[in-house]
Amino acid sequence: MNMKDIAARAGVSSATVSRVINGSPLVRGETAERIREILLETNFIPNPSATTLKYGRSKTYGLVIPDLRNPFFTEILAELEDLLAETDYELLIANSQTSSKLVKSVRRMLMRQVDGAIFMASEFDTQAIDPLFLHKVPLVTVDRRTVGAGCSDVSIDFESGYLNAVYHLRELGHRRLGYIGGTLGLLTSTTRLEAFVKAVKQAGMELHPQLIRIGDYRLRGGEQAIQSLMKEPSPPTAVLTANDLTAFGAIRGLHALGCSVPKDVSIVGLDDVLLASVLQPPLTTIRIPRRRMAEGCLKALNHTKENVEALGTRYTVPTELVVRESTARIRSVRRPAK
Amino acid sequence: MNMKDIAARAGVSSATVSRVINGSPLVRGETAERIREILLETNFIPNPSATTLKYGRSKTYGLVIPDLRNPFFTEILAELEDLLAETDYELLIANSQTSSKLVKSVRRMLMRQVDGAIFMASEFDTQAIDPLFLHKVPLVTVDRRTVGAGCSDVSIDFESGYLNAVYHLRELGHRRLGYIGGTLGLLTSTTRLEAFVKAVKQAGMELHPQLIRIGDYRLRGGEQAIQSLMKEPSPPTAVLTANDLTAFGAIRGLHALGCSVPKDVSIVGLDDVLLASVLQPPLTTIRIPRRRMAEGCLKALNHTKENVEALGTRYTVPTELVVRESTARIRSVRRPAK
DNA sequence: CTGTTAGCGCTTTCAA
DNA sequence: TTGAAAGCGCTAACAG
Repeated sequence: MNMKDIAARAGVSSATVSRVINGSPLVRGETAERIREILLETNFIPNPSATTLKYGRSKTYGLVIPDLRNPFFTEILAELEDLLAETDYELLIANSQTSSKLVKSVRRMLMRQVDGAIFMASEFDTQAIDPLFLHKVPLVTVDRRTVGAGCSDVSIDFESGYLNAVYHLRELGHRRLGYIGGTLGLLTSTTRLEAFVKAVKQAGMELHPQLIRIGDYRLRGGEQAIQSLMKEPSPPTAVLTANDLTAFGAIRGLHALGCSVPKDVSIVGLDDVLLASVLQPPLTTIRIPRRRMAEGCLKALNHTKENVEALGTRYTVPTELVVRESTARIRSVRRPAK
Repeated sequence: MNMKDIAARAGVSSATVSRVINGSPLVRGETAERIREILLETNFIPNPSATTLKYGRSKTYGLVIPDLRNPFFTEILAELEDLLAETDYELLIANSQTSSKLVKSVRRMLMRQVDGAIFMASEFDTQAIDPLFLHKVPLVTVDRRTVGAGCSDVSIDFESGYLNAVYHLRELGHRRLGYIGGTLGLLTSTTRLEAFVKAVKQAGMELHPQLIRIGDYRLRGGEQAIQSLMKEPSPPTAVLTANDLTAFGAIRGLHALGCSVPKDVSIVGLDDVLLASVLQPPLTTIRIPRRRMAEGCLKALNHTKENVEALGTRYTVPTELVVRESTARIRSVRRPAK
């Protein structure tokens, strides 16, 4: 069943049917009505691959995610799916754990003629996405903190989040703050670390560089980092992390060491993944508003689609401290007798 | 850049280029080699929408998931992405929380000419997927436990998992087992419940119908159900659940009630989601092998694609008890003095 | 072994 | 206000 069939039934040409479907005003109301009825009766399903072939518009956006097993990213995926489902747009999902997978994914996106692409990883070499620039595909990066022609960015304001977290810990009496960061070589890892450092200074606290470790945004990294941190001659009493999975890993590591959270060590996550509130103890974390991120990405894509030569937009989403139970007042320290 | 351009450069016709790309043996080795070189040099990217238009094959599978925020499903999504990335197949993802979303998703799949569809929800009214049958789209359902022409099924063997879990609890001294099931009206909920009941009987234990509650496969349901269970005059000492999220919810609910897991109540999950090992206590749960499920789905789809009229296949994946720390020996009960 | 050609379904320009 | 027709890129049937 195609437009020609519908046209035949309605006694018009397929051009008229196309006009009705696309809401063109150039059709007599009566004719349009008759066609619409037939469309409903026959349950007509248009074939967008014809349009894709003719005009290169696919009504598909690419979505590059660094780790499909990280709930933060799939929660964003869920938001995007939600926002797009109404509009007949589809997502082409690519898990880009490795550089070679990323290269292949870019190719897949070009093949499928995506109308835009969202990059949730800043780790890509510019090289990998170059082909997309070349083919004038509108882009949005997340937290790459730079825009270009046809390339927008949605950044996360880590600073306010970490600052509130540091204030919160200071009030609880903590003075030795540790930090477990993300993979080296990713811009967002540096950004997060710098936001933490800035927050510590702004709160007028002492920065302890020996209490900073590198993680991998996953459980394992957090677990290993915390075990290394706790071996320090004087370990931190509270640890901030680069994301929730790292925090979960740290908590697991602490338990393995026989330490209790938050009695012995306070932990602060970042993301506020759904399960953060379920952990025992429920995780104190810095929330990234996923809905707003998703909306920002789509808005940017829409904006750029109009004019790919134009400079992309820059959009910043705020973060917010969510205090739960993985942070607590510091244990009163035994002072050496005078 | 299209096949004609490549053909021009190679001094051949586009048909020959097409043959080379598709690995036809009907090309002289020398010619093929020359074309392959040009393909590489020019970084040619074929346009599959032409093929889709011509033959209705899209190299896309639909994937219907009931809850994109449930890590179990996104972990399956990750497996599928992994398996498909090599093959230039894409996934069209649909979150089908509501019936109307499901209907729309089926339409989206028909529009995009999917070559097959995987239904991770048994909740659909047959009506909703009827159009897919009509259009002869190969289907795989998960745990619908029935096959038809062009419709395969991948079932999960809950029985062995629950049985092992029940044995495990019996050995720990538990006699009063509770159960928190899934949403009513889903076949898989019934299947899970029946598997639990059968396991209890098979282990020679007493079934306590008043210790059975309905959940919703999500945190909230587990939380509410456990609170209701604990109000029973004699509450369960161990509770099995329909999935991990329910178990997480139950644990959260128990903490809210001031009960400790596993000291006061043992909890058993189902799925073995990535974070199950991170919770405190790490969750004892029945593992569903996600990789095998994903492989089973794709195998079934491939099989049916050859011949849509043929009866679908039936594939069962086993389950496996993973003992962690949310289950423990029952507390010695004070017996009334004689 | 290679080329020619038709046609998939849609949209849009041009003509009426 | 409507219709005719071209053409997007690819593949397979057919002809050579």
